[in-house]
Amino acid sequence: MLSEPISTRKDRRITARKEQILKAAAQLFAEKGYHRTTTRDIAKAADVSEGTLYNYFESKNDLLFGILSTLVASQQIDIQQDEGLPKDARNYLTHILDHSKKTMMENRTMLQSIFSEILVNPDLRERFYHELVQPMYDLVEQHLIIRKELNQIRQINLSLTVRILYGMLLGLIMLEFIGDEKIFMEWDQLVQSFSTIFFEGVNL
Amino acid sequence: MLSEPISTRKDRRITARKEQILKAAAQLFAEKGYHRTTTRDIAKAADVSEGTLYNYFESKNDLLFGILSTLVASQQIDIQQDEGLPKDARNYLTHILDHSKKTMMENRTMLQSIFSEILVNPDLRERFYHELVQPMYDLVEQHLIIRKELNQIRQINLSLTVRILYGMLLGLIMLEFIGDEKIFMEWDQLVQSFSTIFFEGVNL
Amino acid sequence: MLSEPISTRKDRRITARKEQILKAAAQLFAEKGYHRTTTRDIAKAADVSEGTLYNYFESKNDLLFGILSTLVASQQIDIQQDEGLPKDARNYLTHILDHSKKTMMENRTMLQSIFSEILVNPDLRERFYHELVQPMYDLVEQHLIIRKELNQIRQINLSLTVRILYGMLLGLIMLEFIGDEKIFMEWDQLVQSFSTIFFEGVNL
Amino acid sequence: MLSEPISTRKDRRITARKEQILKAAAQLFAEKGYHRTTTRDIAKAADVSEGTLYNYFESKNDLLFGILSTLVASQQIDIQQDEGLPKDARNYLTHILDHSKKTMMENRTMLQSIFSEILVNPDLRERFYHELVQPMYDLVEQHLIIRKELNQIRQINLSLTVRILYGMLLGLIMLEFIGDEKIFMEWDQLVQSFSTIFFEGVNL
DNA sequence: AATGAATGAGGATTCATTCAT
DNA sequence: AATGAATGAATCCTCATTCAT
Repeated sequence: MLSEPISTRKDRRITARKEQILKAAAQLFAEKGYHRTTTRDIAKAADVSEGTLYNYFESKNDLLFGILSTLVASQQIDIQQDEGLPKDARNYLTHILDHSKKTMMENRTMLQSIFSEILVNPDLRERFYHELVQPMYDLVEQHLIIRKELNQIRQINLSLTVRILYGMLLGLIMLEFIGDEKIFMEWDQLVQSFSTIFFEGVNL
Repeated sequence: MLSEPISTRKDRRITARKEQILKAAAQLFAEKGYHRTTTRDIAKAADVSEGTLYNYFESKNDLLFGILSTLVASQQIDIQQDEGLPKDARNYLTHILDHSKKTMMENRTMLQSIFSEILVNPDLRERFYHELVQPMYDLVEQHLIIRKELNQIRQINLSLTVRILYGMLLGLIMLEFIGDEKIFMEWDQLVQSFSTIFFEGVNL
Repeated sequence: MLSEPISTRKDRRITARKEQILKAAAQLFAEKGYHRTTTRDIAKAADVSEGTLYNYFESKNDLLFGILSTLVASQQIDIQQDEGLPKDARNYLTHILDHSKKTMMENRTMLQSIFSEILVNPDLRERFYHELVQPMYDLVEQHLIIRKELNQIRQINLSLTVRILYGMLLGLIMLEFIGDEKIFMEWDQLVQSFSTIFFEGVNL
Repeated sequence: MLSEPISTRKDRRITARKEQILKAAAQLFAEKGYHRTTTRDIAKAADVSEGTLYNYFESKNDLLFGILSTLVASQQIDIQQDEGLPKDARNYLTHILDHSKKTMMENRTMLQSIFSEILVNPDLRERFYHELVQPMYDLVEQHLIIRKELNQIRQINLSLTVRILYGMLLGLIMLEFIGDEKIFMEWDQLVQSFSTIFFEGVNL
């Protein structure tokens, strides 16, 4: 058995190449934005020729979709692993916020590069909404439904609560991207503050 | 006194022209994004020639700053009018969220056009942060300090709470921009849900 | 009356510019062919910038259509002036062949530049056929019908005879373009030979 | 003797491969033109890899010459077989026109693919003229000389008459390529009309 | 002050050719 | 001999900016 099936090796090479290119693209998109990044920049950063880019991606725009797909795949893995989570609601919220932040930090450039185009690229926006936002809405709503059935939380509109939670997370990331260093620096305390508010309210 | 000083009339004409151009630019930036909008597009939409754009603004980039300035001015008026607000904390929160939403809807195109560039335009980002975000942080934090001194709210980190509040608002707007129609359609209920959570927590 | 209507002056300037560009393009297309000619070449030859080309023509392809349009216009003038021609059939044929050759020499580059693309550009081909070939078919057929009614020519299929005549002319030009110098050098004698054949046949 | 010399088998395989590639190239050149056809297109149509093309032909341009060579070879066979032709001049003309049309139909794609480049490719043009046109000129002129010596035809310039004949044929094919369907549909009648004109003239 | 034609640098994409496997 | 991924020069077209009128 001298070698594994050729197709597998080839597939792996293709996948590796794609990753190499996407990583370079995401880095640059995050730094300078999609439009200020040239295909030449990307090729240089990925250490391939411009022509090679087009052997792996149909167009510059396709790179964005490739980045989004990577994010989607990464989130799907997260969602699938979402079993055996803390039974305690507060621990669960803490866990999910920490994990989200961690994931986002790991995929920071990808996320930032997508955000920079999402408002002005209808196709990208739609895919982002349906493939990233809605699945997360659904996941969190399922959890809330269970908590509610367990009488752990009060009578509130769950689908709106989901939006409040996800919106807050998204907004905090945006603020961090915009330059608010405090958010990630004091993340642990922020999570504690938020948990307290979320479960007990600010009222004395 | 047949006429006011010429300079004033002239100034008014210049201001009107600038507004006319900025409005057209904001509309287009919001629709297609900064980079996909050409100066020719803007000139056509503003019903002037391309050359005229450059009599009023130094560059295309300068239009973005003009839009931001308009937003800043609008927020400053809001902040200055922030007197005699409901003494009741919950009413105040409701009021401020409603007002923010209303303002954002009014300035929707401006906001959206700025957002589309904010992550990739360092100068814009910095001005946005210092002239729009930080003043709002400060304003809300002042309010929270007062509430705290009045013993209306519990012992929490206020500057982080401010970020939570503002982040949530920003995130909800982003989600709406991205295509979540529920957020503005069920805004009143969302505000109620959030107020309940914020003051009383979800715990039973 | 200091000046003529502005529109006229402007129109003239636009027309002149278009001609200047088309002439340069035709020259280069004829020399090197459409595909081997770059927009940069054309701009340089026309002494304008590349950008200016696109102020006057939508695309490189549009230049071809512009050249064709010029040829069509030129032929239409010819057709309109086709009155009071020699009553004698042989004189008429001689006249029309000479005139065609003269016109073709004048428009040589335009013709050659169109020919170089006509077989591989369906739109161009169709316009060429309907706007140049068919009108000429019709014109010549009308003449033949009259000659036939006057009993000057024998009973033959006229629409095919038209094709024979036009085909021969086209073929001779092609041969000349391909490098047969004899055709234009001995044109007068060629016309005499052909007239003799056409009217009297080669049979003794 | 189990097998013929290896070199022969090899040669035959190489020749077959070349034909396979040339046929695919000719088809595509005829459809889309030389420049709009990519080597990738050709490789796909010939069911080989792009690299293999270059094992059999030096360059894309070389394919054109290969096609031309095939046409030349085909015409040489025709010319060599040009013995024992009808002694009657009119039958001979009819025969040669029919045969030419038949050959051209058989080699239609090759012919069309060459024509699409002939005006703009000096090397190709020259080879076409010397290897295809001139031999045909010479052949036909020889025939005319014999007819003349037999006093079958009148005193006309033979080398010009050859050009008239060949030009007409070429022109008719061009017109057919350009879209005149009548030419091939009514070919028999066209040949009859032309023969009548050529031998007897249109005069009554 | 207003115009809009002219500019030309810049950028996404294509494609003939090469060469390591 | 066959492959097809890699190459990078070449090209069409766009668009922010300028400036003569």
